[in-house]
Amino acid sequence: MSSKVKKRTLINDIASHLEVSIATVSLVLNGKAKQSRISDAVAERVLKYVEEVGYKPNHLAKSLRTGKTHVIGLVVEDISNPFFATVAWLIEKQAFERGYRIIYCSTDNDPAKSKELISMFRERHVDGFIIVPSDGIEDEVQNILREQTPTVLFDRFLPGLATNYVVVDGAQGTYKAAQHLLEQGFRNIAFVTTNSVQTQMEARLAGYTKALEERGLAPKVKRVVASKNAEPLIAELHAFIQENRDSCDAIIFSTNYLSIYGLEAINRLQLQIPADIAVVSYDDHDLFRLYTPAITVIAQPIESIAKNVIDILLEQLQQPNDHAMVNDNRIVLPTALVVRKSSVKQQE
Amino acid sequence: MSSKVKKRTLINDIASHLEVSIATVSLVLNGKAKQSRISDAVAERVLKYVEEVGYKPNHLAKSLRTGKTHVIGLVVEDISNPFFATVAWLIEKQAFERGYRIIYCSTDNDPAKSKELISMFRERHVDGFIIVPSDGIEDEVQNILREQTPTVLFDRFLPGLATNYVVVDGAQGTYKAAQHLLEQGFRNIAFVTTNSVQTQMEARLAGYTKALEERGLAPKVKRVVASKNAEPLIAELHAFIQENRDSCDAIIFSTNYLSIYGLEAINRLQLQIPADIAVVSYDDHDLFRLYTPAITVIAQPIESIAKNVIDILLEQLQQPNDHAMVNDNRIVLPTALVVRKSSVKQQE
DNA sequence: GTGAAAGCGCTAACAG
DNA sequence: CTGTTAGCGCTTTCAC
Repeated sequence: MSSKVKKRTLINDIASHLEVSIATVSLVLNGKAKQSRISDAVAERVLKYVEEVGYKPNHLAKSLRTGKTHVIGLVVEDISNPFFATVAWLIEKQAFERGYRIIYCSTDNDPAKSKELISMFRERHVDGFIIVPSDGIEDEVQNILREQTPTVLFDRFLPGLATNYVVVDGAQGTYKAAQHLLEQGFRNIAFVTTNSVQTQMEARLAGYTKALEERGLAPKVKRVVASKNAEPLIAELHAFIQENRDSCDAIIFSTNYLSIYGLEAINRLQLQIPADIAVVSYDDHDLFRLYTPAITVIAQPIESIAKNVIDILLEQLQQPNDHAMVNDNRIVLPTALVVRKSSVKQQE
Repeated sequence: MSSKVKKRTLINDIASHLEVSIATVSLVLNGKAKQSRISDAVAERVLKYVEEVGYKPNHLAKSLRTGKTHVIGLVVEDISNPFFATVAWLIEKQAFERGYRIIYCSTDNDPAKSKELISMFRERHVDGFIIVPSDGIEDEVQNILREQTPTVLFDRFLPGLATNYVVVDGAQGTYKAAQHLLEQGFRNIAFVTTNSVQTQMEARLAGYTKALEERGLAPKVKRVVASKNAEPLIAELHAFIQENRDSCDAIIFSTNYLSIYGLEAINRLQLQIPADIAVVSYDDHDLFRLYTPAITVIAQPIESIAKNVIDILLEQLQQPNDHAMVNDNRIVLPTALVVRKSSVKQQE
């Protein structure tokens, strides 16, 4: 036989050393000493010895038995995007403190990958889901819900599905941004967005359109194909900006990565910001603070998003099993316009 | 009783439906049909039915039984740093294809947090470790090794500990960078680094020092306290650059985040790069490509690091249990100097 | 070739 | 108040 080197302490070892039953140990460890009327003396001895030998229950066995893993699956669009990375980090911190672990994965906004990840998380028996839904995963989310697994969506929601969600009022964000540019005297404001019809993107577009139409100005919208492939996107934006050089004095980008590609394109065209063209980005980024000139952004309330998401989820997680789940937490948070130099008209 | 809604298919269900024993099903599913001389006909029926009902074995039960979780613990310094994020992503992709899952956590280079995370991963029964070691965790790593858990360190190693590791030849990187600056005609090259004495930081410093001393020039080293708190660091660098304004015409930063803070400081001092001061950063970053001017960097071979790490780990993971582990894979990879405008002397 | 059965380590009735 | 015991779902030996 192989020489077993590992010698983890088991609940058995504890019980026999202390000459009590393993049930007693288990009960004490799970805080059920009182309700099982175990003497304080015994409880204390158990706790002390457990501490002494550094006994840790085997999570696998525990989960197999209880059906609870204390793990939450976090499905985001792209964990390398600072927005999602920060939200994920905040959620993880909060969850950790309350005894939950997070496992995350990125979908790259691909429905197939989203489905695969959700299914993987289900296999792993996560206790709850936090999802940034891509299009076309209504059925999967529906399934999770039917299984009574607590779930919260964020950043966007799935219209027609009764779920909890936490989103941001993107329309109000782009509306304020457009108004700000108008006040600064820019008149030909373009809006660069993706071809996505997801709720959050449509809202951002709507806010922009509304602001322009209120002033009787015609919106100019450029939609690009969402992709992580930088060069073609930069080229496309380069072409767009070049073509509209004379008919466009400001651009609002609907996501931080579009802005970054846009800045690269503007750079290559050797245009000056904001003299030749003003820029506002939806969503903040380190780069925008550091860029010369600093870029005006529509900032999302990251802390608040994370806090709301985890609060809703944990509340449902703590619900007793037979309690019917209600998924009617719909939170909409405001954005903040952070004005920097890229959108402020210079004195001539 | 609570109304059990969930109805996962179990191996039992498969067996009874097919009127074979659960052992047969298990054997077939684990590819041991042949060696258990199960008829092809039966094997096929099993596989077909399993496919049909979409049966997935319960990982928890499987792991509890086999002692293998097929999960790898990845402990990095800071997952929000693009270098670590990219390596992690590549590792995850590779591991996934070979049936392993990754769980990651950041240590922020804090020994206490590192220890906690390693212990958490052990509790979770990870099959292997990939660690970016902070100082002072020699004992924990020693423990993992003693338990025969496959482990690979990267980015740096723990001197005096016989472990597998994958690192980069940082000394050669900074040496080449310094030489490049000297060739460009810069003579007063400073080196900004942290107060860390970890192997990778010491190597980077050594390469710089060597290049200068070979030319009979005196090194000028600024050490700052490593921290994620931006403002004090920026202020410290601001002060340093200001003080040495006349005695320093180039700076090499030893990490990407130091460079970012440095750029912010240079910005605030309204110095021109490279006219007033040339800049080279160790480690690349999106920001450095996009910055005006683009920043010269010492680039690390990210793909190669990830590939080596995962290859070494998976090889050990596939080793039969009774096979004594040897931890003598020591890989040192070269860096590449990517020259951009920030370090090229302009025509006067 | 196949099936029965013994656990992996833990929890939680239930019976004393 | 404490101990016995029956599983959670799966793998794997060993007897048929």
